[in-house]
Amino acid sequence: MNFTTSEENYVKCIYHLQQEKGTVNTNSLAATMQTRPASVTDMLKKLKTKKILQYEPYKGFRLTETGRKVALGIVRKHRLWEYFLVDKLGFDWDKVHPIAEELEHISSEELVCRLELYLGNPSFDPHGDPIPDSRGRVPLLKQRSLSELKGKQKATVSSVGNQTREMLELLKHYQIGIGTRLMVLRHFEFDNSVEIRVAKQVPCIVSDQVAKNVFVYDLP
Amino acid sequence: MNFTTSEENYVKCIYHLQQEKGTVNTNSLAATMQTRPASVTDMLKKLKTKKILQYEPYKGFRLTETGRKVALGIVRKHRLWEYFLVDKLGFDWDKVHPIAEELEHISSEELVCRLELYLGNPSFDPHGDPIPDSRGRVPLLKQRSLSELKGKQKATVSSVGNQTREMLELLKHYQIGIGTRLMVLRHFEFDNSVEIRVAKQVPCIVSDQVAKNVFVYDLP
DNA sequence: GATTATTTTTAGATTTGTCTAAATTAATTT
DNA sequence: AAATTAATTTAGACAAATCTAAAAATAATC
Repeated sequence: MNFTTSEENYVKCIYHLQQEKGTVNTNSLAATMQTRPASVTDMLKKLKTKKILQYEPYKGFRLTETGRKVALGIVRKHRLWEYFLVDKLGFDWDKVHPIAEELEHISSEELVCRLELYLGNPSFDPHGDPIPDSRGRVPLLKQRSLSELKGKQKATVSSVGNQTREMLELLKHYQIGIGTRLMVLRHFEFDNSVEIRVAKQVPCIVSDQVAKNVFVYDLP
Repeated sequence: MNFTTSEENYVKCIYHLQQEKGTVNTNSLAATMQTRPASVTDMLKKLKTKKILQYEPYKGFRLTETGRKVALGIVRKHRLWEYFLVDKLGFDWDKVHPIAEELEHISSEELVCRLELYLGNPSFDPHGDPIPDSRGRVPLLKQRSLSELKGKQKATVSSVGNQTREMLELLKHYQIGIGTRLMVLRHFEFDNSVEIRVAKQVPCIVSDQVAKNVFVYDLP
């Protein structure tokens, strides 16, 4: 089955909203897609005839199992390309999203397959989001935020919660990136800030807000 | 100025026809674009208003200087991506064209720039076609076909004239690729076939038709 | 439970890129 | 030069993806 770029964008967006908010409706989809509810309805009908969406007028909608696989395929391509842009081309990780939005619609299956191999089968993209494999399985890890860790615990950064530009700039300043090894030294109860040692550098202190948004998993 | 994928494809096609045949007309453009003359006329008008084409109804058309630059930008992206697909992802050079047809429309200037650097600023794509630089300059080399070379002359393969699937398969068999060093040993007048030594292997004989389509330049 | 407000859908229009069929212009032959 | 042929353009239509404005269904409130 072939899909247009527009159809793919809708499917991907529905998938993400389902993940994040649990539920999706016409208005919220229109808002995140930067379009009008009427346009959404038109597309919903199209996706229904293509059997990637369960949809009854006024009764709501959700992706079918096929639809979920389509969405995961696009997410997979998006994240592999982001990994490529950062790891191979040296882009800053806060600059790659719009480019990956274009690259994710390149259709060749063999391309994705070879790209994945070339990148060394990464499990997480540069923002720490999991990369679905070719069969649509998403790597799951018990991730905890930095603020949940006890003192002296070592961990590896796996993802970042609030991916705003500012947050990314802050993390760049602390030299914290995906895959970075760090150790929690102590918590300050006064403001819930956390003292950490990043790699083998001088210890530094990050605010509670930052700590809550840095997710880690235990070694390695 | 922004262009749609369709507009870019027309501009690229006009550029190539101008190069190869010297002149372009509505029918030939329709034929190579696999569309109808009427559709071509519609697009010509659009390209005229965007000032990338000189066009007067019934009087013919040609790219403006701006149009030529747009075309070269697309050709540049196409060939850099082909180089990437072969050199980094290990694709066979006769498989990459359709994928590069999609990748060439990815818009980011910085992406092209970084990709070029990452690939080591190549001058020729895997088919031996020259890669325009960021200022739209096309590398020019005195290229001669294998059949023009005298005996004992050494040369490096720079491009392939007739890039059909069959030709590429033949060349794969002889282990001739872009950049391959070879030496001409002798010509057989009977059928104009040419005996060559590829790299340091056992000499082999290629037909006149093949020799005419393999272009080389002198050392290195 | 009736009334208002919100959400969603329909109806009809628009833009882009394409098409067919007919008309027009240019080129070629006789 | 007139007639024929070929190339090109116009006119009008269509599908995809969007829009606005109005109608219909559902949810919330009194």
